[in-house]
Amino acid sequence: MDVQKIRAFNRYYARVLGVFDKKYLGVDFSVTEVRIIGEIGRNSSLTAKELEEYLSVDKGYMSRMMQNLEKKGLIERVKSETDAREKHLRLTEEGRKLNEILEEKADQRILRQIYNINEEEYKVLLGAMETIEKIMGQPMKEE
Amino acid sequence: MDVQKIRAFNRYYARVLGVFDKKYLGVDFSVTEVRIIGEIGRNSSLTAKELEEYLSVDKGYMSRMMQNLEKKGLIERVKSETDAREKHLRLTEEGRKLNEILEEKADQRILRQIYNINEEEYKVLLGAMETIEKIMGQPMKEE
DNA sequence: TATAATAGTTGACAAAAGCAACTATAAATG
DNA sequence: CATTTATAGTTGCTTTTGTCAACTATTATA
Repeated sequence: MDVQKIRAFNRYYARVLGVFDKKYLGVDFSVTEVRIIGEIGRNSSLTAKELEEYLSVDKGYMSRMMQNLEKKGLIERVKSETDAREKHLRLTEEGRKLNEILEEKADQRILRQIYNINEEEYKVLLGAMETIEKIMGQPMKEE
Repeated sequence: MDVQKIRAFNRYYARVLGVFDKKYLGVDFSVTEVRIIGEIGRNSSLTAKELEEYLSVDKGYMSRMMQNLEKKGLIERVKSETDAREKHLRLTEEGRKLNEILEEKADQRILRQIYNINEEEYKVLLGAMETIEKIMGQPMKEE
């Protein structure tokens, strides 16, 4: 099976995402922080551990980012009742507001990327995305 | 037009690529260096400027990476005949060898990701990728 | 109960990236 | 053609991001 075309697509999409990534316009949060905020916003009661694995980030680094986001008043960490080692993460009110703004920006960005496609193409595009996710399956764990 | 599904796919594919990215197994080059080597391998006579734009990398940083790769004997930079400001980049023999190894690793990685799909699914997957690229078009330039 | 595993923290450090000022060439403009 | 402006690349300096290993507290396992 020849993977060259998949490789080419990966390069292409890395660029698409790369452009989305850089310049989270006027917001002084790193790409990873933004992803973290997004994930917590989407799934309250995540733990740092889960985020580490999900985003493949070192746990030391993750720990510090958590402290940072907490200090900035964007998230809070509540010790789990069932396991005192872990802390559940959730957005504060301020965090939620920020998250909404970020979401809005991300949406706008995509709309600009696809501003000239029509309804039909849009449907086809979504279909293609679903197809890829279904066939490729879960991202592999490292090694 | 609701972009939530596109956003979800972007998150998904970011993870797919993220995993592919990290751990360029046993090779002591950064993700960006690997991308650079790949691009030069694919397109001889690129200039640093073009690479900067293509990969959205700071030119100072790019300059240093070039020096590094040159020092490691992987690329050479030849002053353009038509414009003495720019230098064309190409892989040395050693660079080509490295590139082959990296390509091979990347291929293997993908094969492992899709090891259990059949010919039919494979075709559908490629079709979906082409579709996305065709409909989404070129990655936007920043701002 | 003793041993091992797990979630998270911390310190020390290294790698990656960004910014601004600079050099040299080339292009544009009067 | 002389002067201004733009461009490719370099360099010094700084910040951000990420890694690694050792550590604490808690939970699971033998």
